Amino acid sequence: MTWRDLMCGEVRPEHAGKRLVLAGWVDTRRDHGGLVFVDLRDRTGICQLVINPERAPEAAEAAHAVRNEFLLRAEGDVAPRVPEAVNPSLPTGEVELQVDRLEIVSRCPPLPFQLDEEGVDETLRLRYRWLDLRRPKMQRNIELRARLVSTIRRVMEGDGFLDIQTPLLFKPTPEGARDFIVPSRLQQGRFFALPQSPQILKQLLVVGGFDRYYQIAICFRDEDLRADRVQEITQLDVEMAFPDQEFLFGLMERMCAEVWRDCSGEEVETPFQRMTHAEAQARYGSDKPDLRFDLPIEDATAATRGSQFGVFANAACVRFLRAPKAFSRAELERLEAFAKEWGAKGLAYLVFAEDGEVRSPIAKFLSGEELALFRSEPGSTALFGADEPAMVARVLGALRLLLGRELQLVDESAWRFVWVTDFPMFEWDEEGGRWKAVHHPFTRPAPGSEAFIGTDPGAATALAYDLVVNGIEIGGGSFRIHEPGLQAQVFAALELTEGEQRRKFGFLLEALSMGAPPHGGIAFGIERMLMALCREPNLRDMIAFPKNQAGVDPMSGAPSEVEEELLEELGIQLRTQPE
RNA sequence: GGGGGCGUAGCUCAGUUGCGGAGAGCGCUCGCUUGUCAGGCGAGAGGCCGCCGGUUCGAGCCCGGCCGUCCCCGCCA
Repeated sequence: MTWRDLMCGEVRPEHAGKRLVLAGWVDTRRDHGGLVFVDLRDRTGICQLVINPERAPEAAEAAHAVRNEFLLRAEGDVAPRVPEAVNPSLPTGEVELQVDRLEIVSRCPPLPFQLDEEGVDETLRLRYRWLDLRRPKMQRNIELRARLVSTIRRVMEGDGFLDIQTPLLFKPTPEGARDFIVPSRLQQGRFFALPQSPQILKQLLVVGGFDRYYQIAICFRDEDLRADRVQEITQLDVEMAFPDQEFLFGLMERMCAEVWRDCSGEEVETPFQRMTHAEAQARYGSDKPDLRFDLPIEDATAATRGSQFGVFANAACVRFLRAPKAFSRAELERLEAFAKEWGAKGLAYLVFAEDGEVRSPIAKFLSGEELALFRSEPGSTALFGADEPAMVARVLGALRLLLGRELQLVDESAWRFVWVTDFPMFEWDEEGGRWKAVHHPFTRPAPGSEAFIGTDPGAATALAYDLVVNGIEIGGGSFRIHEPGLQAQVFAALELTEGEQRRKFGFLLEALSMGAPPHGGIAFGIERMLMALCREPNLRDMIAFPKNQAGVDPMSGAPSEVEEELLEELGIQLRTQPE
């Protein structure tokens, strides 16, 4: 006995007259009392079964008992449908299976939610993920994920990159995200950490002579979650010796182009646009600019130095957006409230009404030259940010995205890739009162920036880059430091004492001292790429079994308590009892 | 750690200013139906209105707390 000869979605007119066995889930049943129609579904699609009591009385009997999501095995003859009965919305719509034998393989109770309904509560979907995964959208996402990984492997291996696995039980990472830790039974009181990325290990692989490495690596970061952030992610991790930025960018562009072609059928243009981090911040208020719409931030700092409007004259930086709409008072109040949520003190504006009138409480303070600079076409509004440059970028960047969305400026069919380059090496950490690495502590300073490391860390630029598509950061990387002396300088700027350096990174510094080649690489978030490809805002839908925002798996209930004996073996005593 | 939204039938939701009993669509159950594909027609079952407390003669609705969940800020080299 065969379970099936063909997949449900594969039945075509050319099979007419053939005897076939199909197996699948009941998508819908239409019971006419006599004739029964069943849409049989599997991963590939749907095929209509016709059960006629005159042809197969036993099958008809069984068909009346069939319910949604029963698993059936049906044996019969493929027949062309009469012209009136053809369903053009199905690829299999010209044929149907005239059933002789119908077997109920597995039964199913009424479902906790309807598989054909959108907007079902996510907890419920995750609780019954095995049902949720049957939905066409999830089938597509998971298939797309497999195809994407397959394409990546093909491209990387085509260029001589070697797939090498690195351990999941490793060492805590100072700096960076919070680590997930794993207690060691054999070394009581000590802990492994799950890797936030294989960063150090991939550098050591290159030092070890594997000059082109890649891995589809699982990475763990114990931080709070978001729609586009989970604790357990998958990365394409890449590292190479003797890196050349043009080669690396070219390779990654080719990888993306192949992935997009294989996964969406669309051609993306290469090479990708490039933009410095400084320009991204100034013109788009973001390090991951969404270039699917224009609306750049314009600078007015120089023009407002002598302004009669004190807020402008005294601000370190004045910039503005020209929104293509003359906003009403109420709308401006809402925009101001939005700006304040992002840290602005207020939101100055000039409304250029359709009738040519300028409406603004600040217009009377502005000089002719200032007004001339801000002047925009009738039916628009200039919206100002005046503050420290970082705050202006933050506020206007957020406002730009809001306007892009609400005024429907976004070209929803576009793929706008952009490399963001020349990131700063360090940023000041207010909380910790010290400098922090923007990328990571192994990032190479740009030529000429080495001198700033000890003297003016904020001025040092890094050989670090991100790849952004449609405002989503999908990848990022850098060239690394291969000189132990330079690495020690960077650690010193991060205020790691020599003792800490030795204890935490001694093995890396030692490796760098033993003939380390120049090296560099990049990592891509697999789920982020899929999110972009699917144009879906929820990263969890790119994962077969994700956890919810609280880090809980509603299906299995993980994380769960462990037996007291296990804790004892590990030498662990709980300070807090689970609720 | 903080802010916001949501929580009413299995699912998605509606429930005006607090007093007439808690409703719709889908799903489910039963019956009828031989060309449907959102099948049709008829009948029916199904509710600690998230939980606890308060205000009130009276709470699904007002107030407070808690829980769950989603979104955002912080955080995420």
